[in-house]
Amino acid sequence: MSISADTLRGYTDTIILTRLMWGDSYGYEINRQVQSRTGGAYGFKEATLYTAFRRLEQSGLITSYWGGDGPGARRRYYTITEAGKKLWEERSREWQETRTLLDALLTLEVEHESD
Amino acid sequence: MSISADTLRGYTDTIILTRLMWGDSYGYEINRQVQSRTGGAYGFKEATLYTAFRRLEQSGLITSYWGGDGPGARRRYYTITEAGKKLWEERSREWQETRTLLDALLTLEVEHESD
DNA sequence: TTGAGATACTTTATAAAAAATAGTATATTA
DNA sequence: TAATATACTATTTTTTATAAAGTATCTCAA
Repeated sequence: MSISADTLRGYTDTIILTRLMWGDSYGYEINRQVQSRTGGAYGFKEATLYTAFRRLEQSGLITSYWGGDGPGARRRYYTITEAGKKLWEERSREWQETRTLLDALLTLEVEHESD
Repeated sequence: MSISADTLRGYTDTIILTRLMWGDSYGYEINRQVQSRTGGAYGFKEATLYTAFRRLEQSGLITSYWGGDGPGARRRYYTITEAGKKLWEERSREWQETRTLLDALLTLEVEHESD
């Protein structure tokens, strides 16, 4: 993992919600998708992932059920709730804004507007 | 402040270092610059700002001195060190990478490459 | 058949960053 | 002279992420 988690801090929940916007999934799979989407540059630590699930479930943003008879051990699947979808929309918009702000705050270029 | 600090979490130090890449400055001024650069959308909480200064100074990334006889109370000025400049370069590069990753992780669009 | 490795989740304790809260102190200005 | 802006400090709490250690299942090669 070439990216330190500190730079993604605060986005764990939103990343998980994004995956669940695609449909139900479980921890291990979500993490594989994250790794695949980042070309292996990022993946969650297990504790990070599963504590995030609990946080999200306690907040009513996701629900869960045991299921799936694929290979390996038993899986806990997660479903995003309506509240979760709403929060995802919000966070998604916020990310766009944050990106613009950080671009402005982390650059050495001079502003064109008057200071 | 229309942006929640959680979305900028982890960037406090880099934002401060960016300001100090321009030259010595002090807390209150840096915060005013941040507010001005973000069109008022973001500003540090005092405690966040000053604990960041201590953290940065203890890590040898900045140094400080009392000075300045402008209006208001006495000011503690900060200077970025060589180590600080080096870290800024690194963090700056990392932000570019993180931005790309988060764009990939927070979108609902399908990948064009094979999964 | 056995043992290594991948899959899959849990629990407990710790660390770090940010914020809440409260306080000290100076300069300006109405 | 009281309010407001400027400017910094210290203490405590909350949240997020992680380290570390553990449980359990399935596959596959030797």
